[in-house]
Amino acid sequence: MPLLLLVDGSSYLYRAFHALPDLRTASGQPTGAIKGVVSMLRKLESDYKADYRAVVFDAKGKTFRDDWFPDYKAHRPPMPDELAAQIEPLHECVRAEGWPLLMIDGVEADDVIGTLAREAAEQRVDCVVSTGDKDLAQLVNAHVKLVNTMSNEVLDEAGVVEKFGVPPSRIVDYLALVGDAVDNVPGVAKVGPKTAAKWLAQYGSLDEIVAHAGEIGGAVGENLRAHLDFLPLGRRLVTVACDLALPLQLADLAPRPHDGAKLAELYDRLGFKSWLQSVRGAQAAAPAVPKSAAVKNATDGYEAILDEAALVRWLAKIEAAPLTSLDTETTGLDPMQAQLVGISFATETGAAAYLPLAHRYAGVPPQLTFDGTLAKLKPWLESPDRKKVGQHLKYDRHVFANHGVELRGIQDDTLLESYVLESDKPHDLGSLAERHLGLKSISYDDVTGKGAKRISFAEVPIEKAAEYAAEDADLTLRVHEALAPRLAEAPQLDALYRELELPVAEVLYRMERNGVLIDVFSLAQQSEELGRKMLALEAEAQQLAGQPFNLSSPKQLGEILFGQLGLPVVKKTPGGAPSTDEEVLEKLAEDFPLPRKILDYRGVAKLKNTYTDKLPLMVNRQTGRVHTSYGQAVAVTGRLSSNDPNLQNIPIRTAEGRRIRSAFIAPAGHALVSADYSQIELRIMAHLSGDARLLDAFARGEDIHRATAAEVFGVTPLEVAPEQRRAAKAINFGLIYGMSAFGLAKQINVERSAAQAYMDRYFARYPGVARYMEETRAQARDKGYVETAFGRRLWLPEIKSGVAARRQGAERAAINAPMQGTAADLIKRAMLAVQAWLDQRQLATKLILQVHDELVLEVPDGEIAGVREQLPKLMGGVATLAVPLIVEVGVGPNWDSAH
DNA sequence: CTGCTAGCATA
DNA sequence: GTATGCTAGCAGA
Repeated sequence: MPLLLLVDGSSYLYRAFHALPDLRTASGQPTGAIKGVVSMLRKLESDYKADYRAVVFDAKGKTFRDDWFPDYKAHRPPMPDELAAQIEPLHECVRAEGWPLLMIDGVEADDVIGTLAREAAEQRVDCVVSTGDKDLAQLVNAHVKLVNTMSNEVLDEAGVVEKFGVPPSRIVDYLALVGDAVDNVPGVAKVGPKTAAKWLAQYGSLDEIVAHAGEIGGAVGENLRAHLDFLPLGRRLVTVACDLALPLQLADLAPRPHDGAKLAELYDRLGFKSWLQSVRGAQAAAPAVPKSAAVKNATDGYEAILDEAALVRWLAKIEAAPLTSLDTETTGLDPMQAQLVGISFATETGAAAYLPLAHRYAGVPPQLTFDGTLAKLKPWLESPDRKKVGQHLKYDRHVFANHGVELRGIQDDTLLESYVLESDKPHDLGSLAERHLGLKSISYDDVTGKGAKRISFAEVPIEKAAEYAAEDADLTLRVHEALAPRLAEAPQLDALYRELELPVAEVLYRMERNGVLIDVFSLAQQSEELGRKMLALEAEAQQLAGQPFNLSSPKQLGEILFGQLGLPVVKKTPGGAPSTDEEVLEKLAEDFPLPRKILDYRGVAKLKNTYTDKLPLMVNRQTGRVHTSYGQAVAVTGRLSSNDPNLQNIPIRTAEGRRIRSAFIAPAGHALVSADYSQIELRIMAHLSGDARLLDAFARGEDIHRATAAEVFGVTPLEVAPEQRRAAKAINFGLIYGMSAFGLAKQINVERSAAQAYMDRYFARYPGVARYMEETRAQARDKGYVETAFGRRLWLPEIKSGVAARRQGAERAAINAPMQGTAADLIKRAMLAVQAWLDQRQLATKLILQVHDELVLEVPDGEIAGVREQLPKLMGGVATLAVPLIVEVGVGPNWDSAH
C-alpha cells in the first residue's frame, strides 16, 4: 500500500525549542528549533519512503475550539520571541527540503492530520504520523501509527494499549478524564493516567463511567460528580476533527524535489555548516531542478477550449454557475494598453478551462476566432446577474474595456478580501494560494521567462498557457472559498469589504479610465528651463569643487565634500557612508558655499527627471490623457497608492513645483475643482481621543496650530509668535506619527530636553490625547492589531518583538494607523458619495484624482456651481464625528489654480 | 540586465 | 516620528 507521512510540525517546534540548546547565528538569529525540526525531517526522509507527505503547522488565530470553550489554551503564555523569530525561516527550510507545508486557518494541526489520516484510509493509503503529542494516539488503527521522531518511540494499536492502558478508540475518553494542562482543558481533579485507565477498564467507556458516577466512592468520586457537566465538552475539545473539508487532496502532497539553491542560501544564512556542505555537494552533482518542476497541482481537470463544442459546453457551464472565477491573460501590464490573449474560467474547484484567443507563434494550433468568440461571451461578461469572482478584477475590467466589453456582475475580488483581512500580508495570488490553501502555484516568470528573454504571453505555447491560466482561475476560486467564510464571521470587516472596498474599486476603475489632461508644451518648456539651470549649477558646483564630478552621485559628492574639501561629517547613511541628504547639506550650507549649489541642483534635477521629462511620455496615445493606476491593496493603513505615473506626489511646496501642478489642466469649456478635507487627521485624533480641549478648539473653528501653541507655550492665541506656531505644527504632526522627544527635537531643532518639555506640557494640557495614545499602544499589545473608526484592522506582528527598535517602530505605526486609516476610510466613503451623486444626477463631471485628503474633478462649466455647492456637503456628510468635517473647495483652469 | 542604496516628491 | 512611488548611481551578474 502507498504511504502517507504526516509531520506534526507545531508539536516538534515547541519541543525542539525547549529541548535544544539556544543556538544562534553570529547576527543573533536563534536557530535551535529550526535545526531540531529540520533534522527530524531529514531523518524521516531517510527512514520512510513516502508516496505523500506533509508538515502540518497550527495556523495562528482562533479555532472552532475557542468558540466552544473561551478558556481553551487560555493559560498558554505568548510565544517567546526567540521562537517566533524561527518560524518563518523554518517554513522556508521545510519547503526547500521538498515537503509540502500545510497551515490552514481556523483549524489546528491535529485536525488537519486527523482528516488526512482518515482520507488516506479511505483511499487505501497507510499513514504514519510523526508527532510528540500523545493526543494523536486517538488516530491509531490498523493503517495509522504514530512515531515520535525525537524519542524513536513507535505506537501502533498494541503500543497504545501498552502505554495508556486503553485502546486508541478510548483515548478521547481517557483525555477527557485526565485533562490537558497545556491546552487548559480541565479533567477530573485528582484523576491521572492510572485512575482513568482503571475506570475505563472497569466500565468500558466514559459514558458508562458517567452513568455509574454515583457508585464511585471517595474524594475522586466526589470530584467526578462535580465534573460531570463539563465532561462532554472536555471530550469534544480533546477529540481530533477528522471530517474537515480541506482545500487539497492527497495528490497535492507528493514529495517535491529539494530546492538546492534555496537550501544553500538558507543553511548559509542560518549557519548550518555541515548541511550546507552536503547541499552544495548535491547541487554540484545534480543541477537544481527548475522551480516549475516543483509545482504539482491536480491539473487533470484543466482544459483548453479550442473548438466550438468546448466553447458551447463552457458557455453553458458559466451561464448556469452561481459564481464563476475569471482571469485574463494579456499582452502587457499597462491596463489601458493591454490586449486580450486568452481568458480562463473556473466554476468549481479543480475544474477550470483556458480559452486562448490570440496566441501567435510558429506552429500555433487553430484557435477560435477572436472577435466571434468575444462576441459570444459578451452577453455573459456584461450581465450583472452572472456573478464573477476574480483576483484584482479592476485590471481585467480595463482589459475587457480595451475591447469594448464592460465587465459587470463582479461579486467578489480575492485581492480585496485578502486586503481587508490582512492588509500587512502579500496579496498576489501565488502568496494567497500558499498561505490559505498550502498550494504552490506556477509563477508567471516560469511561463514567460523573465528579463530580456521574457516573451509575450501570446508567444507561450497554448498547452503551457492553459495549465498556468486555468490554474489561476482555479486557485482564485479556492482562495475565495477560503476567505469568504472568514469575512462572514467578522461582520465589520465584511461590511468594509462589501460596502466600501468593492464599490470603491469601481470608482477607481472609472477614475483611471477618465485620466487627466496635461499641458505637454508647458512641461516641455519647463524641462528646457530646468535643464539650463542644471547645467549652470553643475558648472558652479564643479568650480567650487575644483574638479568635475557627477553631482547626482552621492558617492562622488561625498568624496568631494568630506574627502577633498574636508567638511565635517554630520551623519552616516545606514550603509555607513557619510550622508549627503538634504538635512546634512542644509547644515553644511551655513558655513560653506558648495552644499547650497548641490541642494539647488538636486531640487531642479528632481523636478526635471521625475516630472517635467517623464509626464509627457505617459500620455496615452488614444486618449491624449495621463492614466494613473491606483493601488487599492498596497498601503497597510487603508490608503490608496498611485503609480505609473504616481499622481499623488506632484510638487506643491515650492513655486517651481507648483508650475508642474499648473500643467494639469481642464479641457476647453471645463474647470478643475479640488476639494480637500481640512486637518483631517488631527480632527480624527480629536474624535478618537475625545479630548475635551481639542474637541472644543475644532468646534470653535480655531486655527489649530495656533491653539496648540497657545496651550504649550502658555500665551494667548494672539500672542503666539510665528516660531511658536511652527513648533506647535511640528508637535501636531509628530502626534500623528507617534513621535518621540528625540524625533521632535530633530524636527524643530531644539535640545531633546526642550522637546520633552513641550511634549509633557502638551499632554498635560490635552490629557485625553495622552490617554488615547496609551490605550492604543495597549490594544496593539493585547490584540495584536489596532482599528480605524470603521473597524479596518492593521495587524502589528512586531509589537511584541524583543528587538526594541522594531517594537518601538510597531508602536509608532500603531499610533498612526487609526488616524491615517480612518482618514482613508472617510475619503473612500466620500468618493462613493460623490460618484453616486454624479450618477444619480447624470452629470458629465468626472472624478479624476484622489490624493489622500483631496479629490479632483473635471467639471463642465455649466456644472461648476452645483458641484462646488454640493462637494462640501457630500464629503462632510460621510460620517458623524465628534468634530465638524470641513471641506475646502477651489476652482480653476488648472490644478494649481484650483487650490 | 537586475537588484540594491540613497535621496526626495506627496499626504 | 507615519504612509507611499520613482529616479539615478552603482555593484554584481
